[in-house]
Parts: sequence; C-alpha cells; structure tokens
Amino acid sequence: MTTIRELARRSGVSVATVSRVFNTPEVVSQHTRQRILDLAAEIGYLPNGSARTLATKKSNMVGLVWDTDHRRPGWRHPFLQEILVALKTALSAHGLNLLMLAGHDAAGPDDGQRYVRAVRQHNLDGAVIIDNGTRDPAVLALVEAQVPCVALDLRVDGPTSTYITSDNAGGAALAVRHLVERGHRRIATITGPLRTWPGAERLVGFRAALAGAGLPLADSHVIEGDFYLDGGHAAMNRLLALDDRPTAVFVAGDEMAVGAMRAAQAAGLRIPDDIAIIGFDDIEVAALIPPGLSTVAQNKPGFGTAAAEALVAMLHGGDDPPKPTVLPTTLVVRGST
Amino acid sequence: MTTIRELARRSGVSVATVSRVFNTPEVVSQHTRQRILDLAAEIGYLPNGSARTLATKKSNMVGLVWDTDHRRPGWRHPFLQEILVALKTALSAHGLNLLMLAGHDAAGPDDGQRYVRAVRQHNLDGAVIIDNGTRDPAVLALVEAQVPCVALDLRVDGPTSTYITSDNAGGAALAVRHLVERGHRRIATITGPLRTWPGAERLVGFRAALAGAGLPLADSHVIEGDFYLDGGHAAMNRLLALDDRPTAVFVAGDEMAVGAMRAAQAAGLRIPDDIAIIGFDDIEVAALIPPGLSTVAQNKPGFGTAAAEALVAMLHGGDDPPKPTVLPTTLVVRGST
DNA sequence: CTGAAAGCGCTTACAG
DNA sequence: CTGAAAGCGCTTACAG
Repeated sequence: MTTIRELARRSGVSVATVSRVFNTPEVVSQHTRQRILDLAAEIGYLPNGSARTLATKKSNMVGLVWDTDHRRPGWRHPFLQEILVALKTALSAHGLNLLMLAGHDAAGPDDGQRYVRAVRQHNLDGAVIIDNGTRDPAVLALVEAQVPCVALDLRVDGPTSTYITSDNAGGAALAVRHLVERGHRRIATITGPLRTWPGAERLVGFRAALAGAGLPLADSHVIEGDFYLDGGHAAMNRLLALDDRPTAVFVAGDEMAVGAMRAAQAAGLRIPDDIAIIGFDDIEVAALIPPGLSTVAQNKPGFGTAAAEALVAMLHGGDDPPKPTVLPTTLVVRGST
Repeated sequence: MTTIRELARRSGVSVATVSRVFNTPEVVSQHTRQRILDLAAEIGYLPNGSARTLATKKSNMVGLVWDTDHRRPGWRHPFLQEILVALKTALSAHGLNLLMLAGHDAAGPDDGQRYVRAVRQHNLDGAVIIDNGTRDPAVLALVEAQVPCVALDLRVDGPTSTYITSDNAGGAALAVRHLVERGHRRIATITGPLRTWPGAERLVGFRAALAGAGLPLADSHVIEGDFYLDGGHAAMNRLLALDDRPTAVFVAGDEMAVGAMRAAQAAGLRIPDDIAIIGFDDIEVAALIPPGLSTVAQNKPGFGTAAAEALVAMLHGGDDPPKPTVLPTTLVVRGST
C-alpha cells in the first residue's frame, strides 16, 4: 500500500501538491502534474478512500435500500436485475458505488433508524430506495433525516428526496383502451395492493379510462390483489364465480396475471375467446406462457438510469430536488387479448 | 454528528475508554461501560466507519463482483435475486455490508486490475464473485492479489479463495436416471457453455450416468448451448433434424430448456410423449409453462449462505481457505418428462 | 481498569 | 503554483 506521503517523497513535492493533482488538477502546473501522474501509475498509487472520506465527509457511496417483505420473504421484484444493472452502470459513470444496506434480517435492533444509522456510519452520500410495499418507517426516517434519496415506485416528499415511477395511470388506460377496441364492455380489474403507489395509480387510470369510454364498472369487478401469483389466481376465481362475469380483465401485475390465466384455464375457459387478460410489467414469462400475455411494459432500465441521474443532480445540484420522473409505458399485445 | 470526543467529554472519561467500550468491552469496568453505553444511546453516538477503517484497515465491507456479460447485456442470472437476499442476510449477521463493484461499463480504464483497485481503495475485507462465464482477467487478478474471495460457480484456486457450486455432475446424473426409468434409451443433451464450470460438469455427469446405465451416446446427441433461451431453441432444432432423433433431452439450463420446449412444440411434437425434456436450475417459469418443466433444482439461497459462511471463515479463520462447498441438487418432476 | 499520545492517509484553508 | 500545518474521528500499543 503506497501512500500519498511516499508518492510525494518520490516526486520531490509536498503531499499537498500530490493531493491537488487528484482533486484540483487545474491548479497545479502542467509539468509537475504530469510527473506525479506518471509516478503514481508506475508505483500503483491509489488514494485511500477511507482517509478521503474522513477528511471530506463524502464517500462516493450511495446506499441501496432493498428489503424483502419479511411477511412474504419469497417475493421477488418483477425486474430487480434490470434495475440493478442500469443503476450500477449509471452511478459508476459518476464515480459512485452502491452499498447494499441490510434490512430487517440484520443482527441488532430492527428499529426505525437503521437506515439512517447506516448512512451516518458509512458517510453515504445518498440512498436509492426500492419500495417493497411495507411502508417501512425506517425508509421514511431516511427521508426525514434529509438524506438525499430517490425512491422507486414510492412517493416520497421532502427537500432532499424525489422519486421515479412509471406512468401507471396512463399504462392502465392503455390497457383499457386496447380491451375496448377489442370489443369488450364488461371489464374487470385485479389491482395491486392499494397502499402501494403503483397499485393505487393503476386503479385510478383504469377507472378513468373506463369512464372515458362510457363504460360502467360494477363494484364486484374490482378486486384488490397483492402482486403475487397465488393472489391473482384467487382473485380470478372470484371474478369467474360472478353472475355478470367480465369478458376481460386488467390485471395490474404480470405475476398476478399469470395466476389469473391459470385460474381461467383451469376453469375450462379459452383465452382470449372466453375471457381476455392483460397484465402490467412485461416480465419475461409474459412472452413464454401460452397464448402469450398481453401487457403494459415498463421501462425497466429506465428506473435505474433515472434514479442515478436524479441522485447525481441532488448531490451536485442546487437547492430543490429534481421533479419526480414519470416513465412512459407501452402496450405489448400478445395472444391473451 | 456527535463524535467519540464528545461522548468522552460527557462521560468524563478519555476517548480511549470510549473506544474500548465498543471494541473490547470486557476490558472496561462494568460500571463505566454501562454509563457510556447509556449516554451513547441517549445522544445517538455512532462510531464513524471511515475513521475506524483508516485506523484498523478493516472496513467490514465486502465487494460483490457481478458483471453482466458485455457481449450479452441482456443476460439475466437465473436466480440472482435469491442469492442476493441470502448473501446479504448472512453477511449482515456478521456485521458485513456488500459493496457492488462496477464492471466494464464503468468510467475509466477497463483493465484487469479494476477490481483489485476497488478493493484497495475501499479497504474491502474480501469479495464475492458471481461468475458470468466470461473468464474476466480482472476476476483472476483478485484471486492472485490474495484478496479473500469466494466465487460462485467458478473454480478458483489460491491461498485466499474458495468457491461454491452445485453438485452439477450429480444433478445431471439424477436427470439421466429419471429419464432412463421412464424408459428412454436414446437420450441427448444440450449443454451449457463448456468453458463454464457448470456447463462442463453437467456434461461430465451426463456422460457418466449414461455409461452407468449402459446406454450409448452419439456425438450428434451432444450440442453445446449457451444458457440462453434462443440457444436452446436452436440446439433443439438441430436435434430434431437428426435421423436418430432422441426421445429425451437433458437440457443443462432451464432457460435453454424453455427454448427447447418451444422448438419441439413448434415442430408439432407432444411433450413428453414424442419427446421428453428435463432442465436444470428450477427457475420460476419452469412451473408455469405447460406441461411444466421437469428439472434439477439448485439450492438457490444456499449459494448466498454458503458464500457468506466461507468468506467469514476466511476473514476470521486460520491459514487454509475453506474447502469448496458443493450444494446438493434435487430432482423435480413435472409434466415434461 | 484507564489515560496520553502517536498514528492511520488524506484534504484544505492559510501563507507565501 | 506550492508548502507547512491543522484537522477529519477513530484505535492501540505503552505506561501506569
């Protein structure tokens, strides 16, 4: 481990000058700068991050808050991997690294300050929050502590926070208009958990689009789901048992939609002839299960990229946090409609 | 940000004593220890991680090397999420955090030392490597630099490294024996990339089990795939074009197996009557696509847990790295066989 | 059991 | 454009 002192000695300058070469290069003379840089490469000098962080209070690390719901540990985010890739790539382009923050399962007290503590402890510059629908107080604490935060699919509000979300209402409307074009008039929905932002907004968009098309909506045609496959299955069974069974269903999540399709098929119905189904997300399976799940696609890498951009803007940027980003959605028609 | 100095002042002791309370509590008197602890909780004191790391050279952070293959950026690990959850949970139980290391796409030179550099720079205690099949020199550099490393599905060898893998050969044998029991005698395989450890080992196990059953294996019945869906599709088409078309195929990855099933169905074959297919991994879709993909299940969280344990053993442990962990696999029979 | 002091490797006003 | 010096917040022999 060669240190700045060693590099300074070898270059015949003070440590201050070496430090400047790496921090404010424009301030040191072209000649000595080059000499130091060459020598640094030669002896493999690397500034020690901890020392730097200690001196500057900036770590160039941002926390990733991604907890599994402890009540439903098996739950998988529909496209975590795509988000992670895009996020990591975009952040590293700005010299930022991602530190995964431990959640509930961690050793120690599971209190509402655990993320704030982690941020303070590691001098994190900010945090990216992936919502898991649990309304975790520890997440809100982060926002309240005025840590620069960007949340995905979770509406947070504060002087140092913003969020990224898809155009959930618009996407739902896309789905409804598609079903209407296909001639459906009795359209039901299986929603996400209404306490989540995507769950709530997709229902809003669904209702609005139905109203816009002049179609009625029976109360029994709105069933709250949970984003899980089994939940979609159960909800569909309830719809199928109805006297005024719908001819089409907007299922507000592909995972649930897969469950719903299975329920319909198990009931002996043909898709899309007896019942049409359209989902939301465009996860990989959507294309794989027959007859192919029509769906509303989200811009998956867009979440990661937008989150990184918003965070960087907050770290370098001015007083106000960036406006929330709303990513457009697109209709993907497959065999199920 | 209250510091150790502040806490010391308030408690009426030296910073050294406060430090000991958090590092070697047994060495300070019960009474003062309690007083300091109480006060610490009251004023919300947290040791500064950077200062600690600077002084001790230990960061309690481990690097996560998980690069997407830049030639195939769309590739998703079959069960990254399960690994991540288990890894994060197990590490945090030991007070370790995971820092995601930027890969190819990062700004700056994409050289073979980039992971080693990141480790030095952040004083990482070790690294967990998730193989992406690219034989990245930067990964080997990590092993050679004697950073404590545990690799998943990548055989690394060094005084500070070990690896975790499934019983790939055993799993393949499980699949073959199942097919043989079903009465198949003309069994082909679509392998993974043979440069990868799982790809190679599953073929070894396949051959051995076939030989054990006294069955012949035509060269044309071994096709090297790439773990991708399209690759499985293409490979299956080649098998179907054969004069001595197999009656069963062991496809060494579920993603490929799904592609293979589609190819068979597109060719008008019934599964499993005309051709039986068995995969490897047990990814989520396996249960979802009709008629259900029989497969060899890997212990997904086991990778994360075992990796954490191995790493912790190396960090605290003795001279020799832990022996490689080989996770057992299990047969999952569904409709495709 | 406790304290004084040196040291970890940087950065950054302050002078010059 | 450069250097000397203080400081960032800890830990840990060394004494006592």
